[in-house]
Amino acid sequence: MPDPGLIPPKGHILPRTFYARPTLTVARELLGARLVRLLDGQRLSGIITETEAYIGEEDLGCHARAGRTKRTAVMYGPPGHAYVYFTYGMHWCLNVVTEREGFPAAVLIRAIRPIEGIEVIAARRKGRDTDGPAKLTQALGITGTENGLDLCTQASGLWIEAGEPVPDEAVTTGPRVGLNNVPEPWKSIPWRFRVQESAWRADPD
DNA sequence: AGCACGATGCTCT
DNA sequence: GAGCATCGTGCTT
Repeated sequence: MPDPGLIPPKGHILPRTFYARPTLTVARELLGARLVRLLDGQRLSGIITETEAYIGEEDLGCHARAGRTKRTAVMYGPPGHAYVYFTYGMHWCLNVVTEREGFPAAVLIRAIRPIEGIEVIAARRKGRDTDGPAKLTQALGITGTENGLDLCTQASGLWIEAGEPVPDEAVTTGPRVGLNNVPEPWKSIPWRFRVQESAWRADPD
């Protein structure tokens, strides 16, 4: 088994300055980027094809609507870190913290298209897809252990690399998913970003 | 292809 | 105690 520290990143690791910007910008630009997970010394990765923005305590769809709690503490921290939360009694979801320290905001990664470690991902998913926030964390072995990790260093075993930009024509927006009891305008505000895979496909490697 | 439902336990009121 | 940023199954069209 190779020393994980000796495996060079294939692409450019997105720096903290990428995340330290408006959350909607980050959510849009994460489309087409490559989410990389080092698991048992092996690179697993996928192209990000769906994201959602959660922005501040005013956003009643955001976990930070209740203010700073044990769960939301990471969102109040510096940008470029992983916010991983547990939900529905069995699922983990991965977010990346955005904006500035002290302001709670994050982007939920909702779907990836597997690129590296296809066999491992297929086995972990029992052949099912990776087009859901809890599906991709299961595929990549991401749980509460990864909460708070710095995504700007390879040492975390979890990071995001720059990818091929996705043109606007291939991106659709819409309301965020699953906010059934959230009041307007937050319930319907179009902070969900999706790649139409029929309209765009990145060159894998 | 679409909808209804149960699983399962943490978080905050 | 209620609700949850979900998923997979099974049943209906």
